[in-house]
Amino acid sequence: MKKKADTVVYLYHNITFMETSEHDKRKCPSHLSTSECTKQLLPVKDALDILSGKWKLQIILSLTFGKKRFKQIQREIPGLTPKMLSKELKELEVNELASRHVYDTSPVTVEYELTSYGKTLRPLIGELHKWGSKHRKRIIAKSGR
Amino acid sequence: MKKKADTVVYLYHNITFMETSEHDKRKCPSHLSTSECTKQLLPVKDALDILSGKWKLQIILSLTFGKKRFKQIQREIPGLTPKMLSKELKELEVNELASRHVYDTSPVTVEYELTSYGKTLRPLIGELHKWGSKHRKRIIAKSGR
DNA sequence: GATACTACTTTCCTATAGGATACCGGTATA
DNA sequence: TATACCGGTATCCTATAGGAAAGTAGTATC
Repeated sequence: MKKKADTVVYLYHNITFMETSEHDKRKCPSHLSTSECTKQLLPVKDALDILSGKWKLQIILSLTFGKKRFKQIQREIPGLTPKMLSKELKELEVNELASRHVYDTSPVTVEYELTSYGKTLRPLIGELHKWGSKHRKRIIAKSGR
Repeated sequence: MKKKADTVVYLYHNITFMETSEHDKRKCPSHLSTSECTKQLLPVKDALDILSGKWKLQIILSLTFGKKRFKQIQREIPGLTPKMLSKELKELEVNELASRHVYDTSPVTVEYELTSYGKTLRPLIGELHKWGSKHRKRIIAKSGR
């Protein structure tokens, strides 16, 4: 029952929020409360949370080019402190976007790697890049030089 | 010269960062400095900035359903203070995502509307929603209902 | 024994985002 | 005259993000 309702809202959302038709002008329909409409934003916010923050994208980008060790990532990203790197890597791990491998060499070696799930972020980052590039051009053309 | 270099990096980025091939494992190539690689993240960050923040998505969603007046938006979004609404609407205006129309009725009427440019955000929000939904299911399934 | 490297953690501090509350000028309504 | 609505501002406060600097445990090198 609950599950079905969710699905309906989901589909509704996909239809109304994504299409460019004349549906644009209609109100949030009465059979959906404001909170139910807003609830549909939760997944969007989740995705944004994963990517926002000062260092997350750079770390993900760094791991895109292959396995990396802690210090290696830190060296690649100027200004990144070990505290922040540690925090962000933990978040990536919790979300299963990156994995951590410890090897008992001496001194110890720790490697971080994007998981295959982490790689599913690519189309999304691609879309962000696409829209962001257009927006950059637009804003720079307007207020720049 | 500058423009051409940008384009090259852009294409490179599209190829390397977006594909799922064996290119994954290679390093950030030597002909591109780290900073040049990182520079490619600027558009992505721009896009994230547009959408992140506590209220932006809800305001955009609200305007998706048609023109709205200031108080009307505020009433639709519980907890949103006039200060924050005012600030966010200004940002949307500056970025040309929303437009502001003043009518000299009495009392004065002010309407906000998504611009057609603002509507170009939809595919992007759609992608965020898509990835975010999958991620929600994954995380909820893992860490308990 | 001193120094250095790896992979972090801890503590303290600042800057920014956002919230609570009050207020403003203008108009209408009772 | 009092109250209420509109579309906001202004002021003050708190909470969180993030930075600087030092420290830690273990191992290796000089």
